[in-house]
Parts: sequence; structure tokens; C-alpha cells
Amino acid sequence: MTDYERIARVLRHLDGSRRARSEAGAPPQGDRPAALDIQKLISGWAAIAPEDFLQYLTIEYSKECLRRGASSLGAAQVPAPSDPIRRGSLLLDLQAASTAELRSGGEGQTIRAGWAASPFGRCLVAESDRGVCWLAFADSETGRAEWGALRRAWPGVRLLRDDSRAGELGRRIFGPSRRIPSRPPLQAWARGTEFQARVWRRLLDVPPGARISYGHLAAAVGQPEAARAVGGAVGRNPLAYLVPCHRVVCEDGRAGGYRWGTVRKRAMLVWESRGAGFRS
DNA sequence: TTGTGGCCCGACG
DNA sequence: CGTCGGGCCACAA
Repeated sequence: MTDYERIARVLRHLDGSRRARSEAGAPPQGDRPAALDIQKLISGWAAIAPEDFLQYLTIEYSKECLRRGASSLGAAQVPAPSDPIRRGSLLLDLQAASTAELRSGGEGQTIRAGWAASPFGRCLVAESDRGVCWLAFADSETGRAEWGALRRAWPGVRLLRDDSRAGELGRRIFGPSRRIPSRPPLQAWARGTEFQARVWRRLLDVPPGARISYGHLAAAVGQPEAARAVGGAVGRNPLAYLVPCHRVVCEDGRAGGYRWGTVRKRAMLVWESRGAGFRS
């Protein structure tokens, strides 16, 4: 079992015990690991203290992130980082695929795709001549479904297996990411509609550790009533994590849905919150 | 706390 | 065109 799988189990356990408490039923039991093991697990996985782990998961903490973001002109703000190495602060140059490229299904292009490890489970990473074009988490053993989805998205391309390149990209994307100014941004190339591309690009301005609500993101792309449409757009993001759709949460502080599971979304939020410069 | 109506966009006829 | 459903949201009781 990977560390992420153990973390996911802890999150599910917390959900379960919260539900049990509210139903006034029996105290939770079952496969809860010993407290000391959890402590080691959390610090090994995210280098944070267990009490911070819990803190970053609360509704109140999320609301505080939203307040701080909203207080300055609706733009999402960094919660003053106490730590120069912010996780996930990768520069991304996001291009939308042209209509011609969409029509042809990527005819004439080559895509190299393979599996990479990440703090959130293994993922399928793909790169074309135009840049990274796919990042999807896999929960199944085989990953057949993920390959199928990639193939359906780009039926016309030559698709090659390249785990070594995928691994390199994975390390760059999830590795310790001190932002190196001289390093050029990572090229990315996404298939999507005009509206989706607008939403995704705006999302790139939401820094790690910050959170934005669906409604505010809608306002930020100039359509304040389109919160629901924004939900649809972020849900169809082909570049999981790179385009940080996990930083979009509900107005009331709950995490909201996630294409790869709400547990994974919350794990990402916690992982990125390390060193955030405030407590609620 | 749950329900309900309405917002917008994209998918499918 | 017309309909329908969503990773939502505000508003009711």
C-alpha cells in the first residue's frame, strides 16, 4: 500500500466517524491504525504536523481562505507563505488546442504517455509536441479506463508508451518545487472549448494554499451567474492538478465535488496548505 | 437541516 | 433550433 492510499484511508475514516457521531451511533471502530503510526504517516507524506493536517481539513479553515481571497478585488490571493518552497507553484504556459486540431483528433501528432507516481496516487501523464496534454489519476489496477479516455480524447494521434518521460514530468510537477526563475514554464496543451480554456487559465492564478469558490471564479471570468457552468468546466479539465481545479471549493467551505474523488481533492488541499501563513 | 428553482454552458437530438 | 443535466448558489422553512 502506498502512503497516499493510507492517507486516503485516514480521510475516509474521519468521514465515517463524523457521520457516526452525528447519528449518535456507536463510536467508530475498525481498521484505525495506531495514533503514532498516523503521525509518522502524515509527516512522511506531507511534512506537516497532525494537528495542522486536521486544521487544514476544516470548513472554517476553508472559509478563511475564501475570505482572504475575496477581500482583494475578487482576485485570489496567496496566504502569505512562510516557506519559500511552495508546493505546486509550477509555472504553466497553457495553450488551448485549435479547432482544426480538435476536428482531426490530433492527426499527425505523437503523444507519449506513461505512468508516474505522485503524492495522490499514480497518474497517467501524456505529452505531445505541443506540451503536456493529459494528467489523470488512476484508481484501478490496470489503468485501462485512463488509457481509453486519453485515446478517445485524441483519436487521431500516434500514441506511444513512455514511462520514463512520464516519470520525469511527474517529478517536475510534484517534486519539491522551488520556483526557479530561469527555468522556462512548462508547456501545456489542452483540449477544451473557449469557455473552458478561459476558466482554466484564470484558475492558474490561484496559488497553492489558496482556495476560490465556484461563484467567485465565475465572476473572475466575467460571468458572475455562471457558477454552475464553471463547475462543469473545471470538471472537464484534462490536466488534473496542473490546472488546479482542486482549489475550487464551495462557498460554504465544503470541498465540493471532484472528478477523481473528493478524498483526493481534500488530500491535495491539505498537502498544499503546508506552511500557509495563517490559522483560522 | 433538506428542498427547490434558477443561473449558464455544453452535449445531443 | 429545443431539451437536459451538472464538481453551484441563494433562499425558503
